[in-house]
Amino acid sequence: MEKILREILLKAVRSQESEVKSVEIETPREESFGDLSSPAAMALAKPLKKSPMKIAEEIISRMQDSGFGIQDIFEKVDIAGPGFINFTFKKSFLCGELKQLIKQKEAFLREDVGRGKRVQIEFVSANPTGPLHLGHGRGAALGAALANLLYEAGYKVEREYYINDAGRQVKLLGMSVLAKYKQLLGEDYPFPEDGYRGDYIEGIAKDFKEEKETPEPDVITDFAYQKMLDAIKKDLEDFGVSFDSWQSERELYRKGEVVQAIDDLKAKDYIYEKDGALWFKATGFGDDKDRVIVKQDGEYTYFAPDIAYHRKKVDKGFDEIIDIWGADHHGYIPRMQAVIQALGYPKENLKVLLVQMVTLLRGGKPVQMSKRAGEFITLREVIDEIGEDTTKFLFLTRRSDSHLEVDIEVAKTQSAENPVYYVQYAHARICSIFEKARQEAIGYRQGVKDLTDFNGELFNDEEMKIIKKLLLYPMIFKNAALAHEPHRITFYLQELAGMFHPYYHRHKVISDDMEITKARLALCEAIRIVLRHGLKILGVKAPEKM
RNA sequence: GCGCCUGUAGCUCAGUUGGAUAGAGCAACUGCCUUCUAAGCAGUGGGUCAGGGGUUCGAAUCCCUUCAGGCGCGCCA
Repeated sequence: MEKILREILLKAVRSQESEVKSVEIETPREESFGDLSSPAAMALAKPLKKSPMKIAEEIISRMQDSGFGIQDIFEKVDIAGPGFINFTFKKSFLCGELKQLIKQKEAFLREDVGRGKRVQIEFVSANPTGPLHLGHGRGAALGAALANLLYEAGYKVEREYYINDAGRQVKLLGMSVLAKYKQLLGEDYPFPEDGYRGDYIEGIAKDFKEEKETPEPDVITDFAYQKMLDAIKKDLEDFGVSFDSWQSERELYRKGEVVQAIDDLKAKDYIYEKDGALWFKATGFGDDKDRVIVKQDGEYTYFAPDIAYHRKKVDKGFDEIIDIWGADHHGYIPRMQAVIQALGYPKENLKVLLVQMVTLLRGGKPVQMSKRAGEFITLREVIDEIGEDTTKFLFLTRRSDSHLEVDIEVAKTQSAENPVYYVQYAHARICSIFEKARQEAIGYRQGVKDLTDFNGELFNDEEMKIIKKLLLYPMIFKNAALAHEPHRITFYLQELAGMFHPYYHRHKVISDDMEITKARLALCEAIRIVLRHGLKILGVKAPEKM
């Protein structure tokens, strides 16, 4: 319903002020103000040098002549407060929309804002040197939900995981496992100073021993990181998060892409030598300082393969590249965007979404997260304790750039009261209504044709409110996609469930009155369609029974 | 010192990109299962939107400033 209003309003406004690009539409705080509302007249007051009230009147009168047949759409259009235009829709129009929703299902809910644009989302990308911890889980939940959201919004989405399998950290993992392995054989072998000390190191060392590989550093390093990567993949799989592409850092080296990328920048004169090192002129693109690519000792910095990696992303022809990083890497953004620009693209092509820190508590006490010290709360531990759906919901009921505090003990005790069940329960309840309807052989079961066959005049006020809420979903969905904010869907679903449960409690859907039953079944079906779609985006199951 | 993020109910967080009288969940208390699922429903209480100044028709939202917390500022990854 927002879509049609937007068309009508935009046309009316443009006929008055042709340069207007868009109009704002919002849901009024106060129900009595109408179903949707626009502050457009107030926004235009200044440029047009007229009073908002006058502009609002003109907009309304232009709407009458717009040829949209607005008398069939709106019950009421009025001006209120400092110049809001408030719109109240006709019941018959809303019921028509409801029928469309039921008929078209998800197609009715989506809006194609992506128009086939290709977007790559890179997320998690944790070093394969230890199990995923809860912070990675947050990135995983966000990345997966964002990918679903953009996919539903008409983008072609690729999900990628970047594997840091070439650097010092992986070697350190290998050395740690090697030391453990030697110790298992009873040898007195020194553990690397900064080595990884988690229990999993010993597990890998034991596996290595059993599989009787030759204990050479390279062999053991590869063995260890492969094991670790497998474990990460398993964690992600159990979290219900999947990837389309796994980009290995080593492969970038092996295929010579690192050298190529640097040569590229050299050719464009963005590389220079100083103090025996090779530098990238990041300051030319707004970064604070220039950045070293090759160190004095001839080794590449971490930045070098990252340049190659992002060049590769750009070369793949994505219209938009999204990196999801932990907020502790925020200082890295200007330098990466400098690279994008040096390669000849606008820096907007790379969007970095920062996921803020997850502070972990156990019974009120902060848990120091350190992979090397081996103390941290793993994603797996949390999934095992409270379930993947609850864990995802935990992350997706927050904006990604807000700091998040998770007390693992509290999370466990509260998981039974988690809002995720509230939403899922609404879905399950509707399913059992339909199950009962099926058992009582109510005629809806022939399918869609029958479900849209209802008399909308039978809906009471409470039902109309729910219908309006349902018809708002496409707007919420669209805005969530544009803002890259899946959490908006989460909150909407809670609100919708919060309307359904009381309704369910007050009214029997299936009754002796066949006409009312048909109308209510239609309403339930529509709610179910929306709940399913929203939950699908969040990556949360929509169970039929609970 | 510089930069980024955050500060909203006891706790955890939303707040439609500047809109109308500030919103949920949890926690607390009181009721409700012979019904399509009580993982539910009905009700009660709870606020200096960190403080101060500014911008304008209008600010939790934008700007300045102070305070508090977190995170960065390597030829580490």
